[in-house]
Parts: sequence; structure tokens; C-alpha cells
Amino acid sequence: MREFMDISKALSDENRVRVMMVLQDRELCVCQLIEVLGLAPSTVSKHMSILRQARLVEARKAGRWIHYRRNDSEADEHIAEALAWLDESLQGDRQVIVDRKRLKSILKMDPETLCCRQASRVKAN
Amino acid sequence: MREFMDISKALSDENRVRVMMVLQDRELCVCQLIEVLGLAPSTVSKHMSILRQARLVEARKAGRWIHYRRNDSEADEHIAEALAWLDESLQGDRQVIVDRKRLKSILKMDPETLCCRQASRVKAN
DNA sequence: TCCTTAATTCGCCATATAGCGAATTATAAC
DNA sequence: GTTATAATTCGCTATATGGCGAATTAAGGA
Repeated sequence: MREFMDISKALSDENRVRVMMVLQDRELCVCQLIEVLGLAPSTVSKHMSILRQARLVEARKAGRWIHYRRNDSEADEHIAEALAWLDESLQGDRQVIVDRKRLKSILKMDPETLCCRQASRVKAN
Repeated sequence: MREFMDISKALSDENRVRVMMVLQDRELCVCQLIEVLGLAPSTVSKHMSILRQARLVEARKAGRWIHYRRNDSEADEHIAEALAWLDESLQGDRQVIVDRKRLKSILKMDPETLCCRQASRVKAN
């Protein structure tokens, strides 16, 4: 029950759902998620800890950055089933489309002006 | 998004999840659900309206009684997927087992002392 | 009609949650 | 070491949510 409630509570907030949907294609660091959601860093951080607690996402530390990605592990059947429900339910959702567009422009933004400058540096190396 | 959030919020409360699980096998009226959960009638009624709003359950009126059952309609794919996730996640869950036992004893209880006296009268007819 | 009873609605309270800004931590650059 | 920056933690506030009891509604039975 605890496991199920952790997941369902994690998915009961729209902003956390938006995070899960922009993480569908690729991993993102917190500062990128902040830009997509338009929320304060502390708020996004809290959301990510809740998603992580529910094991819906995993974190990968790289220098100062922490990259979050979906937990796509086949071992977690309940997670996989929840994600399948999530993805099918929000197929073509307006908010999801808007967020993905927003993400695209964020990824294209001038690295000097954007928070995640390292992204370009890593790419440059 | 609205539809998804309605469902995920409905499933983000443990007592509502317990309701969904005791409704797995059979439909029940509110007074039976009150006995299983051990909550006030007004509270249970509110929970049922939230589950109904999310289309996770359907209501059938019979005299003074309102029988709730799961929405098992094949047409609602998102509901079906959520229910599949719910059932698999809570397979063998301790709380669910306790609630089902409790339900069994409630169904066996003396109809005179139990709230749902009509249940036996209907059966007697 | 009047009473009983299943269920809901309403009003209220306590707790949980989401949000922010400030302070803190951790890591890399200078 | 010092500074800068990504991220988290902490303290706080506003709102949302779950709970109850009382009042209300709806439907049978006396």
C-alpha cells in the first residue's frame, strides 16, 4: 500500500505530472525543469524529491548538476504500469505539447544566458 | 490533463483506494462501505462523489439505497489502465485483505442490527 | 400524513501540501 | 582560498483536503 500511495500521491500534482512528461524523451537537470515549469528552484527540488521517493525518477549526479530521468527499469513492474497509464492518458495533451515546445526553445537558448551553461560546454568537449 | 488529474487525485487517498479494492468483486451500498472503512457517512459520501467524478465508479440507485460499483467499461481505456495498475500493485496487500475479511463478516451480520436491512429483505423476496 | 432511514450537503476544524525566499551545501572555476 | 553556481534544506504562508456532526433531501413503511 505504501508503495502504491507514494506513486499515486506523486502523480496527483499537475506540475509533477508535467515533469514526468517532459522527461519522457530525455533526461533533464533541475535548472531546465525550473525553466519549463516556471517555478522557484526550491519548489522544483521538492517536487523532484517526491518523484524520486516514489521511484518514478532516478537521479544522476554530474559535477554540480543533477540529471533526472524516468525510472524505466523493467524490474519495477508497478512503476512501468503507472507510466504506461500516464503516457496513454496524456497522449496529445495540450499542456504536454506546450511544455515540450517550451523545452525545445530552452535547449536552443544561448548557453551564456541560460542557467545550465555546462550543457554546452560538455557538448563542446 | 483534467481527466488524468481527476483520476490520480481520486487514487491519492488511501481510504478511496480501499474502497476501490473492496469494490473489486461486487457492488456495495454506502452503508456497507461506511462499516468497512469505519468512517462517518458524510466522509464516505464525499469520497464516493470524488471517485464518481473521476469515473472510477458508477452509481445505481435502488430505492433508498445507492449501490456503487467499479466502472469496468471497456470504452474508458484510461480508467481500465488505471484499474489494472491499481489491482496489480495491491495484489496481496495486507490492508486489502483485512478489508475484505471485514466485508465478509459485515455481509454475514444480523440484518436487524446492520444498517443495510434491505439487503436481506431483497434477498428474502 | 408522519416516521424512519440511506445518503448527501453544509459548516466547521485540523492537518497536509504547494509555493516562495533565504540560508545552506556541494562542486567547479578562478 | 575565494568566488560562482546548481541544488537542496529550512522557515514560513496560503490553500487544499479529509474528517466529523448537524441539517437536509429522498424514498419507503406505518
